[in-house]
This record gives sequence, C-alpha cells and structure tokens, in this order.
Amino acid sequence: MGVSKEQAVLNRQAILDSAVRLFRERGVDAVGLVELMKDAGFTQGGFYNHFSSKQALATEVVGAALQEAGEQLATDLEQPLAAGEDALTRQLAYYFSAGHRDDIAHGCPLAGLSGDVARLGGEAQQRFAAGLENTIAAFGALLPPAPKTPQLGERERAIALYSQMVGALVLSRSVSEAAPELSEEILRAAQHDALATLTLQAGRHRRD
Amino acid sequence: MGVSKEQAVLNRQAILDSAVRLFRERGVDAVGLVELMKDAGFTQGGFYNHFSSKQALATEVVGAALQEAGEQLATDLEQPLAAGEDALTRQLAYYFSAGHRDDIAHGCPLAGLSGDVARLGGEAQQRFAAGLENTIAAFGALLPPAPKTPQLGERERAIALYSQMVGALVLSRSVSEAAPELSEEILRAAQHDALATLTLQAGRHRRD
DNA sequence: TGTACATCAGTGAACGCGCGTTCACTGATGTAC
DNA sequence: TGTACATCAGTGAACGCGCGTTCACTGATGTAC
Repeated sequence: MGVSKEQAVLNRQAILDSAVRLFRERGVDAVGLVELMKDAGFTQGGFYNHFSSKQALATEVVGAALQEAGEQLATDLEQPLAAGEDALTRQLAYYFSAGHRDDIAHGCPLAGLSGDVARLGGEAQQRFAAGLENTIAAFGALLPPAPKTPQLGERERAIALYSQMVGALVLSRSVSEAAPELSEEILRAAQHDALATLTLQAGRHRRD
Repeated sequence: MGVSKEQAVLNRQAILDSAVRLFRERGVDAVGLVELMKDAGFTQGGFYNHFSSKQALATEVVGAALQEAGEQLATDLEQPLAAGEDALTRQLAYYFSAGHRDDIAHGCPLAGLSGDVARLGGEAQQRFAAGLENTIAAFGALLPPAPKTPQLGERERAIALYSQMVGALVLSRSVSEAAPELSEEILRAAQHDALATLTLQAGRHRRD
C-alpha cells in the first residue's frame, strides 16, 4: 500500500476537499470520519496520517472554504459584463438565486459554516473572521457611491448588505422544503430591497 | 415515585422549557437526553413518558420557541414609548444589542434554530415557517410609510429588514469570541444602515 | 369512608450502535551503501 | 546500477465512550367497589 510523497499530498487534499464539501453541506457533527474517508476514496484509519484530529480538520476546512470562496469571487469579477450590467447586480442575482440556495456544498461558506464556527474553537473563528473581512472589503469595492447617505461609510454599507444577503439565504434555506413559496419570496424580497436601497442611496431615479 | 396528573403536566413542561433553552443555545445534536433530563431535574429514563423521541421533542421545541418569541414581541409592543422613540427603533436597538447576541438561549429563535431546522423534518420546518410568517407580519405593521420606494410592498420590506437582522446576528455571533471588535461592528453597521434606509425610504431628512 | 387494585410517572441499569481514535500490519516508496 | 533496509501512507479490526432508546422495577396517585 505504499504511496509516493506526491500522491500522499494529493490524497490529503482529496480528504480536505471532501470535508469542505460535506461539512458545509451537513455540518461538522453530522459527518463521521468513516463516511468522510470513504467519500475521499480511503478507509478510516488513514485519516490520522494527515490530520491530528477531526477538530483540526474542521479548522482547516473553515480556512479552505473561505479562501476558495474568495478566489471564486475574484474570478467572477474578472468576467466581462453584459451591456447595462454591473458587477454588484450580477453578484446579487447569483447570491439570491434558488440554485445558490440549494447548493449549500458549493455556496457561500459564511452562510454554510456560520453555525459550526460559533461552536468550533478560536482558530476556526479567526479564519472565519479573516474570510469575512476579505468578503466585506470585496463587496465594499463594488458599492456605488451613496451621496444620499453620507453618514454611512463604504465598509458599513458593505457589512449591512452582506448581513442582509446571509440572513436571507439562511432563512430561505430553513424553510425551503416545508414552505418553498416563502423560501423563494425571501430571496426575491431581499434582492429587490437591496437593489432599491442601492438606487436610493445613490440618488438616482429607480429604473424598474 | 408516583406523581399526580397535574404534576406530570408541569414536569413535561419543565423538560420542554429546558429543551427550548438548551437546543437554541447549543443545537439539538450537542445536547444529550441525559443532560437535558438532568437540567429539568429528572433522570434519563422518564423522557419517554412524555415524548416519543428526541426528534419529536425537537419539533415541539421549534414550535414553542417561536410562539414564545411572538408573545414576547407582542408584550414589548404594549410597553409605553419614551418621547421621540418609536416601536421599530426600539426593537432594532434590542435586536442589535450585544446582550441579545450573547444570550442565544433567550434570543431570536429564528436565528438560534435556523441551522437545526434546515436538518430537522418537515413538521419542524412548517412550524418554523409559521413563526417566520408571524414575525414578518408583526414587523411589517411597524414599518413607516415608504413613498420613495413604491415598488416595494410592506411585506417585502419587512422580509428584507428581518433578513438583515438575522444575518447580522448570525455573523456577529460567529466571530464574537475571536474578533469581538468585528462582531460589534457588524451589529452597529446593520443597525445604522437599517435606520438610514427607513429614513431614506420615508423621504424624511435624516435626523442624526 | 375504607380497602384493594390498577395506573403510570419516575428511576437507573442495560442495550445496541456509531462515533473518534488507536493499533498492528502491509507493502510500495525512498534511501544508504 | 544493484541490493538491503527504513519509512510511512493506507488498511481494517478493535478500543472506549456517549448517544438514543428500552426495560424491569418502584411507589404514590387515582379508581372501583
């Protein structure tokens, strides 16, 4: 069963990738190491050749998920815009889509991991906070000017907008099975309101 | 160990009360029945005299927590307002307070239970959705007119506002230990932005 | 009203189970000569 | 380059543990006569 050093590195990454997906989708507690290792293509015992404990893996998962999401956002922003489209509007359309709501495993890790992070240790919280800072900065740079609300800083507006996004996604997911219409309505209302607020803050006339 | 029928009803309620507090605070999975029953003042075996399973209890907990929160809100709204204070502003001040953030056990159950509800069964989700509907309606009734955003209905604005509140609370809690300053900043930014948006939608001049 | 018996909430030990973790073992990889 | 040996990722059984749940038992409550 010997394996080259390069392969071992790849195998470690495969375990981490599986964990990023499964932990985000179902929560750290709901995924056992047997299932995790099987998902990655191994048996359970090998886990400890790569990670010192499940908690240590969870901490790495938080960091990896947020870094991945940050890179994804950066890539998205490099995509050319259609005529009349702006980058922030496109981001909001994706974030508030039913597809994003239903694909927890690949969706916003701030929403997917927030529950576990509050219970994980300080290290995971620190990585989560660092990722949140990056996200706030990235969204702040996308915000249009807001001459009508000079009392709000760009960072403040970015935090408020992102809070609204995360809250709508979390609530929408909480009722997606039992109340699909309400679930959709939450996404549409938050998106509609966010766009209206941006327009209002900019002092432009609404375009809808 | 015989117990009167009235006492048995009280004991059942004591178990439910403990569960409402503990499940909201730490999550359903993180609280075992031994701990739960001990918290309520009993030993583990008696649990099944009152509930058919832990899952059935969790479903009841969701309903009880949301009903309790709805009653709390109604009581709050009956309190007399100070001069210049309005009911919505006071609700926001409480919701975005550090005290509310740190008291998960007695705080907003929509924020505290959202993670578990997504994984619990359809019954729990239905009760959660019903409580969310009530909350949306209650907040909608508190909203001031918004002549500047006629494209947004009252219900839509209430959903968007509540999403922002829940999101800010969830994110604030996620980093409260590792990044207390960021945690505070999230609450302040969301509150500040929410008040500014209400003012802007109303077409009034800002008063700060 | 008093007595005998059924009821059932509460006790606490026990059950099976899946969890995170450990361990002896395997065998290809990597290294020393 | 070839040979002998050390390394260590991967295997899969096993460990102790706490979980949700079951069970025989207790004894005050509630009921029938």
